[in-house]
Amino acid sequence: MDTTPFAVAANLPALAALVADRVRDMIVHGDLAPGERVKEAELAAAMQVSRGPVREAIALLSAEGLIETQRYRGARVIEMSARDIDEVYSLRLAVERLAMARAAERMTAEIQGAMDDVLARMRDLPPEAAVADVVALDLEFHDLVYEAADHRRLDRTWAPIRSQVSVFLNARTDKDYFRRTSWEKHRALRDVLVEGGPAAAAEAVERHIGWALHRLAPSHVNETDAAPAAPERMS
Amino acid sequence: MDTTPFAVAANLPALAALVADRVRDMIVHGDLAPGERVKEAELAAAMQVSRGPVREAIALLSAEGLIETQRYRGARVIEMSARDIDEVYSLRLAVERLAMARAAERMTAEIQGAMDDVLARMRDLPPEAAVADVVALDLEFHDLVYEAADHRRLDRTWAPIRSQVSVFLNARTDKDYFRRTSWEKHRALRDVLVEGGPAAAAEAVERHIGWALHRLAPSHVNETDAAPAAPERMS
DNA sequence: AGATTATTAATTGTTGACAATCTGCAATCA
DNA sequence: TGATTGCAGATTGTCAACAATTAATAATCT
Repeated sequence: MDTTPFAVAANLPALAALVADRVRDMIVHGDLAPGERVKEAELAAAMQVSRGPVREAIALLSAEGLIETQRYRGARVIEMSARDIDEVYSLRLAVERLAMARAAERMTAEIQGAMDDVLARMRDLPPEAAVADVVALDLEFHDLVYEAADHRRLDRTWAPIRSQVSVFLNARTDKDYFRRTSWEKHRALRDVLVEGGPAAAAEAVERHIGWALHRLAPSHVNETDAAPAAPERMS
Repeated sequence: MDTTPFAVAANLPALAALVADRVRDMIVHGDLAPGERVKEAELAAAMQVSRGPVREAIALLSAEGLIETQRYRGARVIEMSARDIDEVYSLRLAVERLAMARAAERMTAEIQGAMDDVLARMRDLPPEAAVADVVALDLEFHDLVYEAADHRRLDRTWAPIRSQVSVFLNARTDKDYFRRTSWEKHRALRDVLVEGGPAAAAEAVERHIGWALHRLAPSHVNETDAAPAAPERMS
């Protein structure tokens, strides 16, 4: 779970991308606590690099929504309220509907094989597996959906959602239920992609994200002050 | 149409934000042609600023999808193919469905008044109005939808879509039909937001974006090699 | 004492110089 | 002649020093 290779920092200069990946890992794995300040000089010293690349890395992570910056006041790791969870998941639902619909129209044997591989690894996860392993497989599956969708702007929209979802999932640790059910939940997605059409796929993702959200915040998501109602409903 | 104040470069350092805004305007208004190289030193000299802020501005515009960068090869203004148009509009549809659904649940008198103001200005646009003016009002209306939606991550998702749509609209110049019809099209959106529910609003945006897309690329959007089918269909 | 205004330390914003890499052209060799 | 290699110019990547701003503390005044 250490060298998780989810480097979404492509097309940045080399050092900035490296710094961004390491800091992202630190945030996702909780080594940097929510609210904690992220100082340029500190990071630069820790990673044996000057402040230039560190600044670019911070800008990227800020665009990814993992840290917040204020002029002359530095950056700090984001703190996720119930409202933030609602925002991330409502946006994810809207975006992943499109991803699933397109993926259903563009499935290839290669993607299907990769999905089956991920599903097999989910099923065979030993009970003592760490949360990070379960999360990694979960995200790996959804990455394949976006890959199948073949939509560059959709990928770039997915990146920040993915990072923030990653933070949630690694923080909450109701891992037992999660581990046992995620295999069958994701297999249902694979099936609808292979056998169903775009409309069925869009409807399936609605159920899936709803399940994921409920799993995450079973109690207090619907009692938020700022985000009361279900974000989107139709059928 | 010169000092169009659509500065989406918040929370960047001061100089970087200024440079980003100016370069964005140059791209949107066609002063920087698609495919044209964007050199750091050149911009820095033109704007009497060092390369540091220019680099940050370029990074932002790259995240916004207006320019593409390659390591050690610099940046160039993006060229929009039919596939790109399809990507932008399919993504916009997915995102704006959420925006409209939420806006329908959260309309305030203030937002409604602002919308009516924009609509009045659309209706009263003189025939000799420039394309940029029509486009500015169009975007101003949709900005209000996102404001009503009250969803920070949705705003950040809208920013790059908005920029790229802006490029399209200012380039294509079938302005007469556009100018005459945009008022009533947007008034229909306002009406459904005020009178309808989230489901009706989501359905209305589907029609609206479909209309916008057809207006933009009446012929060749559906004959693309890489993006053949309608991205999402349900009802 | 309480509030208001200097002062200072810490941190970010900006700059110009230097290093690494790419592109195009010319010289060389089969 | 044609391809390959080496060189020069241009451009981006990185760095360390300097300037601007903020936040916290101490000093001052009423």
